[in-house]
Amino acid sequence: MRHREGAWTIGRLAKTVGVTVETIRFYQRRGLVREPPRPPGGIRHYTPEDGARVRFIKSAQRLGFSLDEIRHLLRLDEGMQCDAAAKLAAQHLDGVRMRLQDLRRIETTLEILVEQCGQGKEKVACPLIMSLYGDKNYK
Amino acid sequence: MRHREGAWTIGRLAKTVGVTVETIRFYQRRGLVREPPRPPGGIRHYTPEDGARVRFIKSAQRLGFSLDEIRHLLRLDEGMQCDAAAKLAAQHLDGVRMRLQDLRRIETTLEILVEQCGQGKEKVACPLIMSLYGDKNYK
DNA sequence: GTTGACTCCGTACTTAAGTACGGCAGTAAG
DNA sequence: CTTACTGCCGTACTTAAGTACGGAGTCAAC
Repeated sequence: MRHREGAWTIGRLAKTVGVTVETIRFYQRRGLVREPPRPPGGIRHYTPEDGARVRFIKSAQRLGFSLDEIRHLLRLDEGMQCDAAAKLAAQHLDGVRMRLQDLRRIETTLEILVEQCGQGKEKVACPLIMSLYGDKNYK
Repeated sequence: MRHREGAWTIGRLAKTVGVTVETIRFYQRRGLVREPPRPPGGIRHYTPEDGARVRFIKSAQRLGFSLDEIRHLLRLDEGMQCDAAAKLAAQHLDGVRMRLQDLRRIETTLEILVEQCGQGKEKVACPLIMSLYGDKNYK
């Protein structure tokens, strides 16, 4: 290995952080990961900092942030703006809570319907299907 | 209005159930809504049953079913297979519960991070950002 | 009997977050 | 020096659930 330590190819970077090369390139097109300068007639070299950045993206994704939100967070990081980052996270949290409410409503409804169906008085129209038709004289 | 009651144009159907004409056509291409026969040199006519079907689709969507799942449910409806429908709903419910778990985990993490950021000891690196970098000596 | 609205049909575009492909260039090993 | 990977770059495809567009045919009203 002739290269200096801490200088990776894109393939090495991808493998190190556990994504594919194509994903790195995609993040670059999205402006989330820099494109290191390409030496004339050579290939680009990446550093562990690039790896940290990709890992940051992946962590934020596990918290449900979109790539657009993550780009925003990364810009804030560069400026060390904790308040703004917290505000963004709080907004995202609001969205999460709304999705939670939706899912809880759905969970409750489905629980009831599945249970009603399980009561197995066949011969009667399926409660689930009836409910989806709007219940009352549905056809 | 020369047409028999209960015979609608696609536009009337769409307006009645609160979707666009394009959405109806899309459901037809997906096999969720029938295409009534087209009389030679005329236009297709729809019935209130078609309306009920579209409303069924929309209700199921509110419960988070995908169009593929809904097509499945509609096939079961035709055969009056309550058990199978309930099984499908139960599987869907499992998925909903998994998404709920994910979202609850995310909610908790974000709550903690937002609160830590709010403690406002500036001068220290942002807890949110640090956490996304994986916390320990991140650069 | 001609407007103007509506239908029909096919095709293409949208968003999100990638994945896949293909040709050409650079690099590593023998 | 040649072989076999990689890297580079542009383009196109993927899924889900639609939305948009454009031209030609129909229908209803004046």
